[in-house]
Amino acid sequence: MKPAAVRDGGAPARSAAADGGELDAIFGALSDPIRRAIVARLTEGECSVSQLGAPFAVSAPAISRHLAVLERCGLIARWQIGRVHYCRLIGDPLAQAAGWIEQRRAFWQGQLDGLAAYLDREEENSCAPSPTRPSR
Amino acid sequence: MKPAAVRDGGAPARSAAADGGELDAIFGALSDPIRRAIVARLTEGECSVSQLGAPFAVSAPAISRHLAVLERCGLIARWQIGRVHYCRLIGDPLAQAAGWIEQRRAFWQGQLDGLAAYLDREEENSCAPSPTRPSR
DNA sequence: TTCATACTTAACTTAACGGTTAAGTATCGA
DNA sequence: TCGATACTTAACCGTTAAGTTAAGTATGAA
Repeated sequence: MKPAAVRDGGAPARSAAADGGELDAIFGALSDPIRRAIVARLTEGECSVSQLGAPFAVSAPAISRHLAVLERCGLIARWQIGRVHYCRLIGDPLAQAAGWIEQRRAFWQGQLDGLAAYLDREEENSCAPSPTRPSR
Repeated sequence: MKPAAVRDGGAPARSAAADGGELDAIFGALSDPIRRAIVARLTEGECSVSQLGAPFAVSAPAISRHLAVLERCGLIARWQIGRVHYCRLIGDPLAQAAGWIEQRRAFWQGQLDGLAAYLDREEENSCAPSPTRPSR
């Protein structure tokens, strides 16, 4: 699983929180199931590229390019020891993505409260909402 | 054609871990800046389609299709009153996306601590022969 | 030197995406 | 009934994305 020492080798360039363009790339990267699985796996520790690709039924070049996508948006760092290439996860872009969603939390938090009430009475809803306020 | 069944309380499914396919669509939807802006705007309240599209320099059909993407992954609901079509945000998919990231938080939370230490040292990228040096 | 390993890059195919214009459907107002 | 308004759907186009196989690069070992 981890042939290399897990010891921290230092963080790479941390991305300064820049605007939307980065979020495009980060959310785009997370929209692929293979890349999400890779990210999930890397939360357990650094890993070689071949081990990273082993669970998936795609070719090595495909994995390599998924990693390039993840690297391009700052989600992972890659380095090489001998002929083995390793990856590690970088948390910052994940925090950025979570941050964007969290900033909208005020809304859906309230809505989830509404959902609780909704589940409470288990009402059936009508099909005709009102103009500016369908129903609550 | 599609009545777009207005679910006004919020989304139904509480079986949180609806699998990857949905996350593909949700993250994919959020990877576009116009769609993110639409979502952001809808956190302030429901809105007509034309008002929703007004800030963007794209045609109405383009907006309509962005809304279709958001609707398909459950992020919004649409309904019609007279000739005006309205949208409202549904929090559940946002919570789902945030939930996926949060489940990885244990990792990057720890790493941000490491980042602090890193910023502390902030020296040149070390000729340290550490086996896990993320440089090229 | 020579071969095997571990990846990446190149070239290509196919499918999806985002935009457009044009046409269609419904509703409102005169 | 006729026309304007508010959108959606259809058809098309150029770009991007994901997959493939084949070739290239670099390292380790024989």
